Amino acid sequence: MEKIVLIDGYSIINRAFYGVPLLTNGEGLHTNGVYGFLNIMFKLIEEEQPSYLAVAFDVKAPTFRHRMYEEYKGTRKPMPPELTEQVPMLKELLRAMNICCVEKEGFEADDILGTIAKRSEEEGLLVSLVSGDRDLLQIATDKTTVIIPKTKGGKTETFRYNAEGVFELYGVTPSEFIDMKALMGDSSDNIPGLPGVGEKTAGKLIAQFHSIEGCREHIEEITPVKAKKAFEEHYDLAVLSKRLARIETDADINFDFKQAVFGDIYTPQAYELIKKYNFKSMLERFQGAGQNAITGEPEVKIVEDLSEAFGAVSEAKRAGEAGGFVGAGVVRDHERIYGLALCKEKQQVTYIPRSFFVNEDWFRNTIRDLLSSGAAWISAKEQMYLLSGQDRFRRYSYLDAGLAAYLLNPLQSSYGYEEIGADYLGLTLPGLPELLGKHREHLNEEEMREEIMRAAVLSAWVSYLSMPVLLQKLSETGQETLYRDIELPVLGALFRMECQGIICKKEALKEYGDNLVEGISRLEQEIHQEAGRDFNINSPKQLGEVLFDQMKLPGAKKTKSGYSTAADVLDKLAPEYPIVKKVLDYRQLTKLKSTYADGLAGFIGPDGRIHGKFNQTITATGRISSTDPNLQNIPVRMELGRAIRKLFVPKEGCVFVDADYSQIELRILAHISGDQNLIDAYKHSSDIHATTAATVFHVPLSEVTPQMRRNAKAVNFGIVYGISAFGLSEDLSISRKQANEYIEAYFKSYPGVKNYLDGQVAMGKEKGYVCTMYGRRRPIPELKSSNFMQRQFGERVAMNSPIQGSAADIMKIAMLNVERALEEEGLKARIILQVHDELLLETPIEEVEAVKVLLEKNMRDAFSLQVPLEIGVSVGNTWYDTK
DNA sequence: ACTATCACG
DNA sequence: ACGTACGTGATAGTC
Repeated sequence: MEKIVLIDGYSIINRAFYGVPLLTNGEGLHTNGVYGFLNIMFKLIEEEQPSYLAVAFDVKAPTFRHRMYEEYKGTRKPMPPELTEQVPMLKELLRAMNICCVEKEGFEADDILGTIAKRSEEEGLLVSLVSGDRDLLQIATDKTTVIIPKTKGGKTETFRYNAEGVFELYGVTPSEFIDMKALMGDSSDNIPGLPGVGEKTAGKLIAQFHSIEGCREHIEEITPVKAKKAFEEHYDLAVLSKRLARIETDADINFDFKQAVFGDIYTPQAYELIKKYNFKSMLERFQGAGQNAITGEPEVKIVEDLSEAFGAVSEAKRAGEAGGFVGAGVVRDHERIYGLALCKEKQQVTYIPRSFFVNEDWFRNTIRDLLSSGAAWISAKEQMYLLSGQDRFRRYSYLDAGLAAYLLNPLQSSYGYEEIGADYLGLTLPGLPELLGKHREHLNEEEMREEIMRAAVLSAWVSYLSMPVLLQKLSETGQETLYRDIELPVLGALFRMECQGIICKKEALKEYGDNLVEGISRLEQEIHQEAGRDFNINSPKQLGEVLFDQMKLPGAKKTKSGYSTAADVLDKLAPEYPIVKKVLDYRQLTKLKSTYADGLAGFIGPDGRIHGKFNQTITATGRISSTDPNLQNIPVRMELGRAIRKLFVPKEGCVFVDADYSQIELRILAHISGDQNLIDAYKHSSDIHATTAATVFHVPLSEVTPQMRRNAKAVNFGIVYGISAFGLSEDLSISRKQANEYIEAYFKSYPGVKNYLDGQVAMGKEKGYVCTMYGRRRPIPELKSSNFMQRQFGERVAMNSPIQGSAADIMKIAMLNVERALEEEGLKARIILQVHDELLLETPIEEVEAVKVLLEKNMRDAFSLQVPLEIGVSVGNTWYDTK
């Protein structure tokens, strides 16, 4: 049977808009909605293979349902202008692609879709109706399927409901769904419904009595009482709601199926628009039937014996030796490895199933050889875990497509083959979760192997095909050196840090946690007693009610969902109200217990060490992030928390050597702004905050009071964060006016800084991104936003990112230099932690002096600034003692 | 899944 | 009149 796909235009572009981060083309035109729409549409076309395709739009005109809605508190939020401007763009593009747009004044898209769906069925077609709106479910039949796409994290998943599906989901038929909606109402669609009746009750009643009329007939049997009462008092509301909820299927519209025939969508006109919107990843597919076109999926050649497996691997190695590279992919489920995919041709991938691995050593050696011969992976660090013990600490030669994609746009949430395929090859590929389906139990062993193989194949294929594109773009954006000389080797350094791990004393940690428990339960009791009742102190909601409603404490500040009980609010109340102080203490103790005492314990491995992950493709600025557990936020500011660091210790015969950059960000600011006053301050002063205070407040250095120094320090921080009077005033508890005066005084003293920051904002606005000293880019779409807040945020980001990012660049270089120096000097000391401006090394006692010198030198010389980079080095028998 | 909170730089 | 300092991750509670 032939199929027609009907798309709810506004609903899908709306979904796409919120599902895709703000994108702009070169001219500042917002394009994320259009882009997301196209992605969803391409996915549907591929999945549904339709013969007909049409997109329906509302025309803004008063309609019956709209008029009714005026009478109720309509809550449909208006489209933001960034989205509104994209609707005509989308329509223009659809027309260019010869895709039929249906719009008729006086009808909502729902009614147009309902009507066309019905006529299509009458014509003998299968119907796939695509909308983000669950309302459409009432249209479902055995021939009409409602498809609801969900976009999350850049990926689109589709959910399908035919009549049976609707029944499974709600326990009612599609037409009963109208009655159900009439009872429960829908605030976003402005259907009032019956007061006090929600989804559960409505579903139950309609399943039982099938319609609102049926309910009325059996009004005596209705439970709960609340619903019965609602029926007695507001039945007319239900009748009205039903009228509002019903979608018209016999609307008087003209629709000619001939117009909706799905044909060639890759027209030259569409190509021009795609170019204009800067959808680079889609460009290729619009270039028409060119030789370059990449088809849906590659041919898979499955290795059938050992000699073929050998052959495939040695060919891959040869490719590397000849200056080329292969794409490689492995998929594994925890420990179990299923196979290895290799790609060195446009349309073909070779797959070596596990059964043709000679033995485990052979496989591990193969991975080692691939990592040594420049093979491209989606995430090379993941693959390094396949290496055997002694091989893990070698240096390799590899490419990483995910890392390249991160440099090209660090704002994405993930860099798997799906995203890279979509963004750089214009391919819509299924991810492993999609391949396996949600119910992987339903797959037998062989089917599962098959799907896992496909994921490995796609991974190798995308690695191979995307790498040239990515490298080209890196060079176009001036980031190739950053990629090859910093990011790729840092990947290895991070891997070695992960393998190294850090000892954490398990028993002592347990004891530390146990000691917290006494304090926690004592505080808990005292808080409950002073509040006069038991409640969950960990619940901000309950705590807010107790403090501000019940006890009527002053200074209540509201958040979205009640009172704020954040520390800065409670801090102000603590001196006067003992309970507040206790709450703060309680919070501190429970935080230490749950996140650190209990949390860390779960990560201590059989070797007594914690092997956390250091992630390279998470942050927008180029910093490293740490997870499982986060070793970059172990307490240090408060003594009680800081004590946890006593439990992080070096192995027998070693000590810790810790080195950190002193105020690296401010020094970078001095360097890149070129402000002579700030540079001089760093050249001659030992206390930058005091010097800033003296300069800004026009007093001799000797007369700077501690208060003045504190203020100057806050201003220095503020400058690095992208100064705002509000932020500074909050931080210092001063008036905004006062804060403004500080800022102006600062800029007067350091005009070069002001000039530089303004320049970054201007650069961000003009180019859409800002850069670090090494050319790392941070796009800032927010600068083009129509929302004042967003724009303001964008400006702060433009000021901060080059500073934070340059510091990250320098630290990465330092790590590489330190590792190299350790190797050259034949030292056994190893980097085991990086905390943004700090490195922690496990160092054999006899190497301490050498390592101290080595760290100091290599970190200082990582980059030559116009001001000295100062390094603090310390030695200790625990992490706590390195201070 | 989202929000609030708080640990770090 | 708006309602924010920049960058992260883990946990608990709530929906």
